Amino acid sequence: MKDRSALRLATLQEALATGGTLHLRDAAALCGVSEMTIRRDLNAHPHVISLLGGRLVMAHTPGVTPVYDLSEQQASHYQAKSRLCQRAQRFIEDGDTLFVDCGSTLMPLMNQLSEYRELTVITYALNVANAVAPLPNVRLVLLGGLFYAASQSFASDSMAESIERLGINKAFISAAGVDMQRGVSCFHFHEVLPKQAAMAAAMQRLLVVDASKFGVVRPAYFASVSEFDVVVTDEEGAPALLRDDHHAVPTITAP
Amino acid sequence: MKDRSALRLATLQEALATGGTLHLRDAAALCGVSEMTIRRDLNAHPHVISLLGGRLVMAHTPGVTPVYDLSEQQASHYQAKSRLCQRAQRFIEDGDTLFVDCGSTLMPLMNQLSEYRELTVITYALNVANAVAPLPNVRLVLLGGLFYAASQSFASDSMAESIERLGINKAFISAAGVDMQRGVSCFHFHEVLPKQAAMAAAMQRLLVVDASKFGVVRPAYFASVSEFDVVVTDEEGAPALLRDDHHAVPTITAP
DNA sequence: GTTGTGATGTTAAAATTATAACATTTAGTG
DNA sequence: CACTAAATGTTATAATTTTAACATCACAAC
Repeated sequence: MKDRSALRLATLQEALATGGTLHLRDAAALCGVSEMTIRRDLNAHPHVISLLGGRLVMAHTPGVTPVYDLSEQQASHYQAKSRLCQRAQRFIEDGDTLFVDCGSTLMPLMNQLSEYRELTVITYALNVANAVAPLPNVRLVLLGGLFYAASQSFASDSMAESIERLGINKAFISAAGVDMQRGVSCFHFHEVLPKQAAMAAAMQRLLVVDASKFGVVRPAYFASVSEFDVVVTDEEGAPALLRDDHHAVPTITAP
Repeated sequence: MKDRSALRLATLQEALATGGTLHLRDAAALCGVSEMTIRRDLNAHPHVISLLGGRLVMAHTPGVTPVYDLSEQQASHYQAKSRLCQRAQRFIEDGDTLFVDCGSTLMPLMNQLSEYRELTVITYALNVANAVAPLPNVRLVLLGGLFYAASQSFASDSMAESIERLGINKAFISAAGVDMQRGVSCFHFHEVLPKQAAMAAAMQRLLVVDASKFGVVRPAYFASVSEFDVVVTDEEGAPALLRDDHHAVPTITAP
């Protein structure tokens, strides 16, 4: 009778497919068996679903019990981006209407928006939308279109036009490359028009990039550095890279 | 000293960036404070990191789906909806362009789309988009706008117009109420125009509802039963409820 | 039918986690 | 330096989850 167990596992996997959690008692009800049976099922297949404090969650890495691993943490640049976003956050005021660019750079910023009383976030990125959607204090406007998985963002012919009609207070733009001569660039061409439209529509333009992006050139240029009102970056040396003889862009680096 | 709290949050986020979990006591040690302080930190920012049975987990996997607790109403009807969707799936053919309505009814259907070679999914629902976004074989078009948390969907003035321009093969529509006399209804008025536009643009219209919706009336009517080409439902008695003297709507109930 | 075996259910005790109340420390201010 | 308020720590208690042991049920083989 191991069919039954497998069937229940499949049911639960499906229920958890959206990435949520499921209470053990609900899982038992869902499968029409006792909680103990669910426990035994999960114990037999620890790599599929894990049980944390009475709630079922999808096991992220097959074959590995979810445990904190210190070596893995170095691999991610999350802390650098998190610091960067703490600086960028200073520019956000209650009531603002923010345009938020796609990419992972600005994600930590989204996690800090619950502190405000009321905000509006406009974006064309799915990950940004997901981060903001649960927040009751944030009005979310997602610009839709065809989905591009590589950048987790949408593109459509009419997007630039839609953005122009919006009242944007501050535009938070990220980039994959920043070069004083060549300009600011990203990987995907479909991001160019939305970025440009947002910059045109916004009252304040902020470029948020970590220092590793300086001197780097990527396929799609979308602006020159001087078009930004503020550059938020993370290292002391970076401002020097930004300076040229013609323009002075206010740059924020201090913690 | 709310800086400290933010700093700890960032540290913990970094530790969890790889998607693992962290025991509360390790988190406390990592930050050099007591467990109680970590608890308070997390309580203040419930959307960043959640505490499940004494372990910290990222509230949402980076770039993927938000935490979505379907414990209450959703779990109870999930099995019914899953069966329902197995029937609805018969109407999907490789290469189809599908319009997928918002709500939880059609979610199980989304989890079965990986079987096909190539599909296009058009939707205005965030949960549908999230379910489909990871699938490499599905082209996703999300119709954006202002986000409504209650239905996890977007609304905009131009959405109906956008839908009309799309080539939709089959429209999968869900509803909160189906009444032979009064018609088919949903909770939220902003869903009416997208549903109607999709039905107008589609070559085939499928109404997918579990039997509990029959005889129920909700605030926003959007169609009459006879406008659908197929009704997919889950109980034997349901077809009788659908029948009247003037129209015969093909109804699918068999497993 | 009986019987055996594996799966499932139930119960009580042990371990763990959550909460609340109060004590203590720390940082900022006059 | 003293004072205040906020942040943090400590403790006891309540609630929940986990484990283990045993009871019961379902189904197949005889």
